[in-house]
Amino acid sequence: MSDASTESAASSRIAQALRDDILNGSIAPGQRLRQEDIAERLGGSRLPVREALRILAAEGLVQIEPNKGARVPLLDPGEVETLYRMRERLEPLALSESMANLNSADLAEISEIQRRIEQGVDVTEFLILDREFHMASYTGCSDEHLMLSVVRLWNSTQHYRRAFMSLTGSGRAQIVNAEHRLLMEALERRDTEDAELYLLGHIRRTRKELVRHPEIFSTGS
Amino acid sequence: MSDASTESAASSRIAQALRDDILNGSIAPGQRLRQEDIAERLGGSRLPVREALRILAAEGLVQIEPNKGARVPLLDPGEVETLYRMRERLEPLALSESMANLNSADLAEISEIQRRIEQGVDVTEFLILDREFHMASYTGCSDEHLMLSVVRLWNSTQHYRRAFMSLTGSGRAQIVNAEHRLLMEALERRDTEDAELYLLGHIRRTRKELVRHPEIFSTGS
DNA sequence: GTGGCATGAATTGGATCCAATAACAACCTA
DNA sequence: TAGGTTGTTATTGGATCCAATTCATGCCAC
Repeated sequence: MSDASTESAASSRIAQALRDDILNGSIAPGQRLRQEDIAERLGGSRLPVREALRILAAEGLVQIEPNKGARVPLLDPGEVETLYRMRERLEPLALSESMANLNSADLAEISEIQRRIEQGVDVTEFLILDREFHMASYTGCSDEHLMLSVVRLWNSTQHYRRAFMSLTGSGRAQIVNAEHRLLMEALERRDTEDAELYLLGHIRRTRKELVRHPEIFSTGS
Repeated sequence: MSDASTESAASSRIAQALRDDILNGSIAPGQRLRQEDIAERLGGSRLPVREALRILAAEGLVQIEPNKGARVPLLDPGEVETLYRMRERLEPLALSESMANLNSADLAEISEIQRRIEQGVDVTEFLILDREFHMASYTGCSDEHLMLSVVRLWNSTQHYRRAFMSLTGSGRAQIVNAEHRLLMEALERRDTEDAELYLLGHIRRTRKELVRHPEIFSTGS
């Protein structure tokens, strides 16, 4: 997302462009990604495009079938539910690994993000800020494997989060804000146990709400 | 491992060969993987090798640095500990998702694997059978994301499991067998709660033993 | 009219060649 | 003699061309 470094390579640049397009909804689940189209649209030949698709496949953003090309995964309700159950188990771990390393500046940053969430109500903006809020709480976690897994889970479910938000509007905003505030308070108290529990509850409630809205998964096109 | 299907493609074939070499220890952590060497050794040009390395990077078996090539990740004790903590959280979930779909034939298969474990004591054979035992208990879990994550965790820690086993011999075999038997009994009772708990304890105990042997992580070469 | 089959176009997979970047070594200078 | 610098070499990244596979269209037989 905010990986400012151009990474130098063209394949990384293409991967970043595709990643943005997928995460912000410009490319919908189920849509096929033809190598030549991407090469023409983003510049470069098909070769770096192929590498970019492999990179994105590693992040769970596309799936590659041999001789059939790449497409954005189209998930069913059961898959998304399982992804959320994985989040319920992994993110409290990431939070506990992070908490010991969070300084007051980090906590202030988290507070600032939450403050902005409680002001702006735009769906697109909320999706970005909510993600920033949680990721900020994990900044103290230095383990790359764990954080990569967490990012993968957020990436894979991003589209359905947006579909849910677009459907229900910001009706549940108060509940989310309350949960975030409880979490922040536990962070400031340095209470790992409470923080993990609040986070678990936050993700679990979201999962249950998602499951309650199967219309999110109807293929729009 | 037992992915019998040749997958047809050359990149998949090369990936499989490299995967085997890494998992069985022929290629050690920290070792660099030059594209041309691999291409020459396994046949084919450098291009499918590059794709194979991307595939393996997605599985956590190699890490790619831009313009610097690929190498097998060399983990420190803290990273392996976190990977085990991730296992402790994810594998009980995979088991619970699996249990409802396990039929008596699956249970018999698991029993048979455990029977063989209790006979053969060779380190190499144990590593294979132990992995088969746990994977067999997850066969009822149809979720690809979850299973891919579990496989990634096993892959990333495989080398250190082998180093640990080679170091300590099969002294702890009785404990492992007892844990496996408790797990099997819970599976047969269809007691998800107990099964998850036994599995958690099994992984957690292994983690603590690994952490107690930092000499595993000394770079041999 | 429908099902199966063959032929065509479209798309992905692979090989070879060329360019760019990074590691390495020898050299020059202080 | 030590440190920095520059030139060389080895290795990865990218572009173009060709082969193999897949999908769709249309044809023919029944």
